[in-house]
Amino acid sequence: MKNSQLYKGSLNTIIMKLLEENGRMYGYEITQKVKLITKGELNITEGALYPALHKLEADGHLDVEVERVDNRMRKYYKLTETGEKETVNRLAELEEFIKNMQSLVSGAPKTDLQF
Amino acid sequence: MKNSQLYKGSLNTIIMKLLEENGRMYGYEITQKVKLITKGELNITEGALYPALHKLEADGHLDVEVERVDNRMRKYYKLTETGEKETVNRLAELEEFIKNMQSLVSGAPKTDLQF
DNA sequence: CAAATATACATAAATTTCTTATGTATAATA
DNA sequence: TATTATACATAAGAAATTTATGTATATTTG
Repeated sequence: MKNSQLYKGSLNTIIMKLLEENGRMYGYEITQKVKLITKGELNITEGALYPALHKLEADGHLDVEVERVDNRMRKYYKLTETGEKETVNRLAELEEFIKNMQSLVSGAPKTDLQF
Repeated sequence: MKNSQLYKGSLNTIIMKLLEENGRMYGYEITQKVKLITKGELNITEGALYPALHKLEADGHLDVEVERVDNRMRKYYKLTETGEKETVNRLAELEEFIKNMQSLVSGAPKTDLQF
């Protein structure tokens, strides 16, 4: 993807969440969806997306179905059962991450262990 | 740092924000502060921190002052003027990033260009 | 209708960022 | 006195991404 490096490390979570939400999607569709949702701010590059999809598949998190639409190839991906469980974990991690980042930038260090 | 890869790419922003807030800090202090704020969830490793500080300094975002406290060396870092401006940008990017990630995971794609 | 853009996949080289593993040194604690 | 805490540093390797290509078909535009 292309933008501030903050997005580094979030690609897999994004892919899995979109698949969880939409049932099945193909690569190009994912890039367009993300562009829409982020109003053009996040553009997933092919060089990042396809290897990520292949790895998620290799790890058993995704299943693939190849189809030909309008004489063009599409590879539809959907979450496996394992992938669904993993998605739940990743989304929980994302929530924690966001909370922590908000704590860090809101200058709210308090609420510490006090004896 | 050590955790879900979501934190990848956020180290510089964290460092700069903490320096903006605290005036000046030394490396070890930063690791402890982050640990406290995130309640132990985010542990910045030395192998990530020190190279990051050196790079920020090389890029003109940080100034260093070496001091000896209790017979131990400390390298205090503070933002340069350039660094302060850059920090504003990075924090804005972080806010956008968080918003975008929330849009992505909250399943709220709507509000698109409609003609 | 030719050229450019959009759709749709893929991979390889280089870069960036971080982890893991060390290393040095002093102070405090068990 | 051995371990843990404080405080710095760097180097090798891994992982994720960027950048640059490549192939192929469909659609739009000048």
